[in-house]
Amino acid sequence: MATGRTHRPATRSRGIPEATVARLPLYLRALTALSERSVPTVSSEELAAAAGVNSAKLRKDFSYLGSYGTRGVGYDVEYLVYQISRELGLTQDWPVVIVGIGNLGAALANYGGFASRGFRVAALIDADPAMAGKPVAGMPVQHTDELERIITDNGVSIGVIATPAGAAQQVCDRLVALGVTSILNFAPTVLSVPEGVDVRKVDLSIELQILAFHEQRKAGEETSAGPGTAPAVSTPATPATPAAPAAGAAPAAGPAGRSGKGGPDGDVPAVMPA
Amino acid sequence: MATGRTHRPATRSRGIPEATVARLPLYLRALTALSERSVPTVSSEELAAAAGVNSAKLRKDFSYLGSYGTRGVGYDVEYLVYQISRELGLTQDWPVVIVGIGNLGAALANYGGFASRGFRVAALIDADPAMAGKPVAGMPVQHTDELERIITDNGVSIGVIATPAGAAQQVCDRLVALGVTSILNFAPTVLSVPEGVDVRKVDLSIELQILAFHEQRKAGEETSAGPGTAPAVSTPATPATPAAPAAGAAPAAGPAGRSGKGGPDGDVPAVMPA
DNA sequence: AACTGTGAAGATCTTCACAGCA
DNA sequence: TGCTGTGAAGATCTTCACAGTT
Repeated sequence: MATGRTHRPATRSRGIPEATVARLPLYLRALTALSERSVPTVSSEELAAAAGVNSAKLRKDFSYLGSYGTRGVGYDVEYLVYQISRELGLTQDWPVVIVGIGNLGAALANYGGFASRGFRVAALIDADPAMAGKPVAGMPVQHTDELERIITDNGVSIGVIATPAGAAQQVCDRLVALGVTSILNFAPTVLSVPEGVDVRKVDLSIELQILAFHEQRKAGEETSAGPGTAPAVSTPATPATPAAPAAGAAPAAGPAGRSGKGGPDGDVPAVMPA
Repeated sequence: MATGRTHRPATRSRGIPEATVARLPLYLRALTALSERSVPTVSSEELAAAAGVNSAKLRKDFSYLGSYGTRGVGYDVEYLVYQISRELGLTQDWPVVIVGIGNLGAALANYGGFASRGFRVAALIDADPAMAGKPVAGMPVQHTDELERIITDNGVSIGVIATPAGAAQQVCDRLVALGVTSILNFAPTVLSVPEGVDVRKVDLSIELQILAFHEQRKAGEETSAGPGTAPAVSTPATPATPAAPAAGAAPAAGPAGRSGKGGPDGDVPAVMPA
């Protein structure tokens, strides 16, 4: 789950569980697709299948919003689209700034799913003066110096950070100081923010690591059941119950082949021109 | 949480809870940073702060891996880095293919966090013949026709889909047919895969929608406590308990200003050149 | 004294299964 | 009959608080 809030832990706004909120956009997408095909109603079963969840969960989720279905029939597609949009706050306009216009920032700027959901990209910001004025997704990139004016003029409350890790906290601090209270962070860092500011993060590499974990399992199971294409899992000296993890206990071999490749980049996505 | 598995629901491989697995990469990153600063040991408190979680949770998480700490002292950084890497399967090499080399695909290809974590980008694939041969992140983009050869030759078991929504399922099916068993999906679609294949998804717009939900709440609370900069929340005819959601019950006004802007793109990220 | 490891309590989330309504 | 809405049971996750270890 490339995902996580930072403050406001158990608050559970207005009684809708977090887990439910996280699924509403899923339902909304599925419903929008149905709406475009002019389907008038759906059953919980059908909609659940389209959204990739199970139907009991979906019904329970909807029950937190109110009784918007009709027994024996299902849900009115248009009506539900509206109710969920409203619940998510998508019936209003959300100006957003994207800071850090590398490949990722550009991808975000071009992402069609934003405009169609009530999000309006108010500005693209980059610290590199050479980027200033360049058109990305049909709008000129602006320099960081413009940040204050842009945020104030547009009433921006949501910021997207797509800078390298090193710049993220600094950008975050500036955004917060200018009144931004929700941040979507793509940089691989933990941002610290004051109470009342929400941070969600999307981490490209974390998702892959979680996949690797499960993939490794599969390979293991497979091996114990029959060879197949199991990758060569080299298992160096693994103390089952290391009594004393003395300093330097890590095998000299260390994590296989780590140091190579990308220079001392470490965690920073080479996504933006500094 | 831009995140979700598809099959294998309650299996919980080898007893490590999913929630814990999802945090291991976080700890690993924090530990790597400490390691680079040559910090020899950390307490659960310090590490938890660096990873953005609470310390009891961290200790509990580590307890599933084994007793790798030293009471009264803390955890040996190098040792933990190794143990977590091993647990996540990062001590082996994971060749990965990225399909769909638009802005997003390019961003992923350039992402430094992969190479440094045992992931090796084996190939960049795009369906557009015009892309073939173009260098991205120092390697030539290859045409979809090469997929079979590439996957077989490299023993790829993890695929990344960064295509438009419309192409995603088809690409997914091909990957699965060629033996890929883990998929990281950036396209805004629900992929259906056979048993035994893991799918995780990252959805850029879902995260924003979740933020909007909370932002809306804040604005609401704020208004009831004192005006401030609350955005104009227009609340059109909202039946508190709609007795009969008859077809067409959706307000004529509908979700405010949806249709405009991006043409009939709908959900598709304008990220790839078809 | 300092800090880990972990039972147990509590919170949240999921799933079941069926009452109730159209 | 068909499908929603929901109590209740079950599963999972988080947090507390303290025993155990160095």
